[in-house]
Amino acid sequence: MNISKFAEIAGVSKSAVSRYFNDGYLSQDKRKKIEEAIEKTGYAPNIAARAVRTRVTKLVGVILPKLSSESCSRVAEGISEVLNREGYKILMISTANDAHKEIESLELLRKNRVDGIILLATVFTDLHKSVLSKVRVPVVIVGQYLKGYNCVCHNDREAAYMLTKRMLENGARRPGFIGVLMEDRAAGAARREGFDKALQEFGLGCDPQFTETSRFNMDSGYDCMRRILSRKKIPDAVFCATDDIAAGAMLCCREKGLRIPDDIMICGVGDSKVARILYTPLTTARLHYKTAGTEAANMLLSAIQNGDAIQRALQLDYDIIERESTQRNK
Amino acid sequence: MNISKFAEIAGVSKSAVSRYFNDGYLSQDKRKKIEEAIEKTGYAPNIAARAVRTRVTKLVGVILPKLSSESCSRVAEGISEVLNREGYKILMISTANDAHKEIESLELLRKNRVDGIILLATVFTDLHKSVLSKVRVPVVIVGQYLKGYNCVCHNDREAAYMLTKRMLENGARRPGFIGVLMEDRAAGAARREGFDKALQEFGLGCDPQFTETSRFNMDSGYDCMRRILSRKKIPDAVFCATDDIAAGAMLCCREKGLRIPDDIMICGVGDSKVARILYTPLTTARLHYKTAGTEAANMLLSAIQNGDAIQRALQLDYDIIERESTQRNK
DNA sequence: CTGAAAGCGCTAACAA
DNA sequence: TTGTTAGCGCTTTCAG
Repeated sequence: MNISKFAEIAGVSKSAVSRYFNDGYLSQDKRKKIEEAIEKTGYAPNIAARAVRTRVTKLVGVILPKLSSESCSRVAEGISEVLNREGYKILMISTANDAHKEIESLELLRKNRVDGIILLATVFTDLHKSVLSKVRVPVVIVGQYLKGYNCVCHNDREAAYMLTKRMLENGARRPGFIGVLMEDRAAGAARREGFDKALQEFGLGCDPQFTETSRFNMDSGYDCMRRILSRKKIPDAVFCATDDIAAGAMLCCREKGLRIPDDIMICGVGDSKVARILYTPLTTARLHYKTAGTEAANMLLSAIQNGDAIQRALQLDYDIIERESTQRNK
Repeated sequence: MNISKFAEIAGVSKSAVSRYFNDGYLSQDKRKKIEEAIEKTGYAPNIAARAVRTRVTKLVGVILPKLSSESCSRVAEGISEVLNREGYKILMISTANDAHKEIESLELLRKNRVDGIILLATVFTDLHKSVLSKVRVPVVIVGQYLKGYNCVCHNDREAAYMLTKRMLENGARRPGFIGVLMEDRAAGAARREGFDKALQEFGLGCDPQFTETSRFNMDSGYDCMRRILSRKKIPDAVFCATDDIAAGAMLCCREKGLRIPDDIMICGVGDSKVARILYTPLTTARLHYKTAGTEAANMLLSAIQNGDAIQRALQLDYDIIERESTQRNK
């Protein structure tokens, strides 16, 4: 069933049908005829054909490293809420943290003539930048700052600074750090900077023995903590770059018989579900993931609809959630 | 840039270009010319135009109740892995558990001429069935069984039965139940049936005072448990329909000073991340969400590619993960 | 192996 | 307001 056959059935012209579906001028008479014919045939216009003609796909590409990560899926939820409400569809691509797949996905979205792209990436290589620069549609980057692009990000540095400061104020003197790759400017480098800044203010340094680099999951956090605890000296507080890492670290401490926060304080970042219900409730920084998603979507829509040429970077505030895991009786 | 202009630049015919991108006959000479021109211009064919012509979109619609739920996002991850590998794109729609939006989404997917649909729904109304019956492309339903459709589901009934039985074997005699809507045939009704069957075998009944209906989140689980504990008699074991509900219930017990499992046993379903790291590690049934996703995707692809007319229902096995929360010293 | 030409289903300019 | 008509960018016969 196409528009011609349908028009014939409805007893009107193709143009009338097209106008019906696109808010054009139309008499009540024809409008009724068309509605009846829809009822009878179930006709719905072919969106792909419309896209060819209008060069508008009403499609937005969303690239993210992992669908089944709490932070990513919360961002995605926010994006979806706004975009679907505004009549946009989402082409969702999960890259499994594979930089190569990110590049491929960008290409794929280009072929599909999406109206815009939202990119959640962890690490930007030169290749990323080069491919991005060739993309001709609006782009919004979530979770990272990249000069020259619309960005929505968190205040990673300050959140990490405040959390670390809190642990030091509560009496920690041998701070440790389980971070992620420094190539990840936000979750890696910025959080480390915040951590270091707090240490500096207290005239402390971080013993290399107390530092490990983790991946974004509990098991890896567990392993890192195990390595740290296997050494001669052990820290009395550990900043973990994410809540999942902190959960793994905590699990390990518990197994080794270390009391939290008395023997060792632990904090995370993200205020995920696990933070609240951990064996020892976890001190963390609430980052507004879902809001990041809605803001990114709004930013993209405004760029698509108004052809905004000027790029903007939005930084969302955080909240420190202090729970048991850092509240030592001084 | 379109195929004509590109063909001109490359110095070949439109047909040659089309063949290049569709594995047709082509001399090495032309192939080289085209590759050079791609290098120079960055040309990529317009997928929408191709879709109009071929009536194949290589698009699969995925409808799910909530992106930011661990179980859903794990299913989605599995779906995405298979579909993207096979060159299909995913149109993802999150319906926020709104039945009306589910119906709308089905319509939207039809307009977009997707090649197939994967549907994660919790409750099937008659309207669902009626709209589904009008869909002309292959459909796979995940997490629920619906006669006449391809389904991938879990053995909810037996998992619930085994979990409950375990609690009774461990000495529980006043079993309680925090479930979800019975309209949800899988997570609601089937899990209740399994629970009841175990009780029956032990010659026990479930006191109505020990029963509550929750929503799919921690806070609701917390509230349900609070209501149960506010009554005259309280249970000595509670089956919770999901891990999140169990986490909330446990939080409540902890606040009331009830010891788990000594005063009250608790179990959940899903083997989510929280189960492992809860204050008292949670006994639960592992349901293979990601596998459900990959299997559903494979089933859909086979239906799309082979035009399989015969529908099939795949039931995935479960594993009981017994942790502290039900291991009472008898 | 190749190119010309027809046509996929739709929209939009134009003339009525 | 309306219908006619010319494409949008692509694939696919068909005749060479």
